[in-house]
Amino acid sequence: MAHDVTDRITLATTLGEPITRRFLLGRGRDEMGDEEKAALEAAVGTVRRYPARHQLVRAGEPLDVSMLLIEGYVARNMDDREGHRQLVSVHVPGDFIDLHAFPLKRLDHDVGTLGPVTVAMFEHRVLADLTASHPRLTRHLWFATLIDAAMHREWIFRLGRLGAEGRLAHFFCELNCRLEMVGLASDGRFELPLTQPDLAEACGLTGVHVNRTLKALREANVLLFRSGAVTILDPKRLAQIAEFEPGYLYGEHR
Amino acid sequence: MAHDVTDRITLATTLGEPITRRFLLGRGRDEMGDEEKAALEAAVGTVRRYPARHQLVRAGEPLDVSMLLIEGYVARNMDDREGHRQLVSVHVPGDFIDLHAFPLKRLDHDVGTLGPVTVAMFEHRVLADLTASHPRLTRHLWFATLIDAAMHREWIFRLGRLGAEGRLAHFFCELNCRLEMVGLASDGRFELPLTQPDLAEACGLTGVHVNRTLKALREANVLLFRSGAVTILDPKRLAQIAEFEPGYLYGEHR
DNA sequence: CGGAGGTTTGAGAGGCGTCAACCTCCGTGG
DNA sequence: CCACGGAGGTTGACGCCTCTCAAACCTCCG
Repeated sequence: MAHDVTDRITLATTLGEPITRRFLLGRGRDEMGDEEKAALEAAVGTVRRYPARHQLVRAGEPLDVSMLLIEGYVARNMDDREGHRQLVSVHVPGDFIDLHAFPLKRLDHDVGTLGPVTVAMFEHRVLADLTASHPRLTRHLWFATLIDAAMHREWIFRLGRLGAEGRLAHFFCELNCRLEMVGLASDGRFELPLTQPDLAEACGLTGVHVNRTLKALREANVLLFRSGAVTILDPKRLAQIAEFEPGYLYGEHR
Repeated sequence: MAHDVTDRITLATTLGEPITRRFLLGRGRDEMGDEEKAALEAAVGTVRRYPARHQLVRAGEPLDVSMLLIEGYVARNMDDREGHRQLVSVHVPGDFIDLHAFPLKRLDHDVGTLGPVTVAMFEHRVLADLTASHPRLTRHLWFATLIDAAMHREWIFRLGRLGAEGRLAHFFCELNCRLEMVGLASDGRFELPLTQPDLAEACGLTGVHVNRTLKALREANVLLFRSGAVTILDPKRLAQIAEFEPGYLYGEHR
């Protein structure tokens, strides 16, 4: 039901640039050997598009493929007993979305698109060959999943120790940083196809309270959030409210 | 200051059993080849003891060694600007504590002991050799760090969607499960050298409120927490309060 | 015996959730 | 062209959960 393949469009991989380009930006990955880069690019399978609000992976189902996000936004989420959703991760272009499915073989959470997306598929069979012959590349892939874990930890901190303003501010700081790394944010401006209820699900709040908190940030001339776009007016103050320190993103070379 | 090595006791590795025994319990690791198991055991460096409340790793410092927890409890934590602490992870015997430091080379958080512990050191130089020659073993180690990430996600869910009772209940459910896997809990009873303020730091609450909530759980005949020991009186009800489903621990073979 | 850290309990305040109403925007169909 | 409906945004009233501050007590250990 609503989960067939009719909405998938297989693209010719003629985008004029490597599929793995954004993945290779920052975090020392540019220093990978040419042979390794080529091997990774060669491991790309089909490239697909999905519409907004489309479920990509269901918790528990056996997986033999992992996805690299090329364009758009994806979220991972878990639901409580009454169906209230908690986002545990948001992905931006250049991220491996579910690379952890390669060792794990099934996920403990759902994965779905936010806006429309383009993803590249990596078959686990191919990844197994690749990692068997390229131990250093394996460490790079491992590293990528560890960045996710580092972001998870920061989200724990955020939910455990910050109030509503801090949580939202931190969320925007993180996204701004990550999008800057892949050239999709500059000057504190970036696109973000989220609704206020989505933000609430990311920050452990209710939609109503997110609305009030955004209003406070807006009236303090700190941040604007409107119609799918974010404008950071006062980066310093935002970072201070968020208690944000970007070290956990491992943006500079290790 | 209080961070020298005089309190380290290097043990002869003559405990009568493999250092990696508990690590190999459950999660399909028993199905590793004998050669792989032997190679992992051979990678063990020195074995050390540390007292309670001892800082093992400081955020940001360069690391060339990772630790396997043999005995005792260890926590990973981050502090906010005013010094309020948030635990992001608790480790039980058999866990690699900071294996992620192998690819990452530095951590984004602190690591410290709760009670007294025994740990085995794995030098990254040795792990590099090991993983270069054993791609399947690499995937097992990678897998181990992904379980940590899965637990992080569950903590995010817990903090984002559960109230004080649910958070504490979930914390105890998880620990009970994990300790059972390594033979350190049975019948809902296990040791846990935590104070109520520690629990507060794990659950995003204050010590005072943890106290009240534990009282409620006690008076409902659900759970006892006293002097470093936990007794689960009503496992079913506890799991229900916690909305606990242990799938994310990947306890059965994948 | 004295002190420190942990536990327990109370009183009051505040942040956030819940419920509800109304608005705008936009796609759909008559 | 307009009526309609649904989703999201905005605002108000009210209540509860959790925090803060404070004090008493308890236990362990030096």
